[in-house]
Amino acid sequence: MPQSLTEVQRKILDFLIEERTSRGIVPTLAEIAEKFGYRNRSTVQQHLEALEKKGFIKRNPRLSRSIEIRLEDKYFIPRPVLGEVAAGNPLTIYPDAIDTVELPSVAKMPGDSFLLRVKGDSMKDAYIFSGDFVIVNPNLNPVNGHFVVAILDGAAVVKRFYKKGDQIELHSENPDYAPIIVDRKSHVFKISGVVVGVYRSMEKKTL
Amino acid sequence: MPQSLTEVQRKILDFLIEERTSRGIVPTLAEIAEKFGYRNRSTVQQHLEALEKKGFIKRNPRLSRSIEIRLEDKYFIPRPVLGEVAAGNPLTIYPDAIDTVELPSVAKMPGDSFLLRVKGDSMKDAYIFSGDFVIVNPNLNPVNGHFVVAILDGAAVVKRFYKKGDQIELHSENPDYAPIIVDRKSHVFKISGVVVGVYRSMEKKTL
DNA sequence: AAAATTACCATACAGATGTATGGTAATGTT
DNA sequence: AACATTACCATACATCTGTATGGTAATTTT
Repeated sequence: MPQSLTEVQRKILDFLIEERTSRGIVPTLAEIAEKFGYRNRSTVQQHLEALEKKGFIKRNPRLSRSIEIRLEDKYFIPRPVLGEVAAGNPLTIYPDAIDTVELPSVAKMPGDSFLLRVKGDSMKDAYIFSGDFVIVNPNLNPVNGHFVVAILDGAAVVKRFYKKGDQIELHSENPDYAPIIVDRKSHVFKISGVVVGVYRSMEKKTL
Repeated sequence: MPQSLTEVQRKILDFLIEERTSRGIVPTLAEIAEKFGYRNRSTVQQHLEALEKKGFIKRNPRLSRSIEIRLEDKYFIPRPVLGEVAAGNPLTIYPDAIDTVELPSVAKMPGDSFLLRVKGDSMKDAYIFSGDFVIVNPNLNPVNGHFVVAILDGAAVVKRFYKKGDQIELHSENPDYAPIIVDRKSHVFKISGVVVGVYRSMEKKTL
């Protein structure tokens, strides 16, 4: 039962996870202090004590960079979820990460990649099913035929990307849905990133 | 262009990856030395120098636990591949890890989990397709309905597991293949582990 | 109003850590 | 036969690292 974190504690925990994801190593107290502008390591020390008491991390006495992130005992790490995606009928997407939900830590990703849980069966012809997670890299330029996550009217959709001159076509796999055609410079839509992978957990469901 | 590693260097690199995967932190020189029975850290030091010169890792001067594993720049880490699996018609499986291939580091796994690349379409009814990777945890006890990897006559297959009394039934998803029924104590087969996830890379193929 | 919590600073210290340097032995290569 | 590579050991050292202890100030809870 994860207790609630204070603002500072959550930021430090996020930093730990981020560093471990992007650099592969957990920062030292000194590095955390530097990151947050603390003049002293003992400030960090006390935040870490709080995080440990609340069960989010485990510290190993006298070992450097030995902070273990406890959320991973279940093979999960918290990652920002931007919302759920439907391929056909857009669902609501939240403007910012609404919550830090436990999601599978899938593949090695750039620190700012994110996961989206797919809802609905409109991607089934692309072998992506309801409940699957798509891994989205926001730093790639989409190529024709790639699956992208697009924000349309504040809702996120997964579509196949095609650029034709000044127009961008977003195709569904399911032929029941007509392609969406928008101007490249349109402000009503935005490509959030390219789908680089799909992950499906089999641990619970029998399918 | 990764240069070849010596036996010891490869073992140390594997250890680095394993520790990072299972503990979340890279070991110190002292820990590596202890693991391999070295009486001195400088032995490790020199192996790490070799690994760095060959481009497999990057060391950050004077920072503890700061070894970065360079293979991950491409979001890949080497993992032993035991072979390819077919769900219907068993393929050859290699008795030991035949190679250390660059495979996506998928999900957080126990250090001894492994990946198998699925071949053939006999699992398609379970939404697992040719080219997908199944993530296998060898330390779980299969429950009825779970997908398991079984070794039958030296070949690996992915099947759905059902225990009925003293018999174990291995069902294919594809009804064209008849279930395999074996005695629980049979020596001709062995359950290698439980499929805990499926990963599919989307980066290259347009599908 | 008193007490607890949160957020920060400073100083001190033992021991862990990476690194430098020099050496031995076995094996393979030219 | 000379050289290079691999694999290991030992000693030494600056400094990084986690930890202990004590203190101030602001905010929240009781």
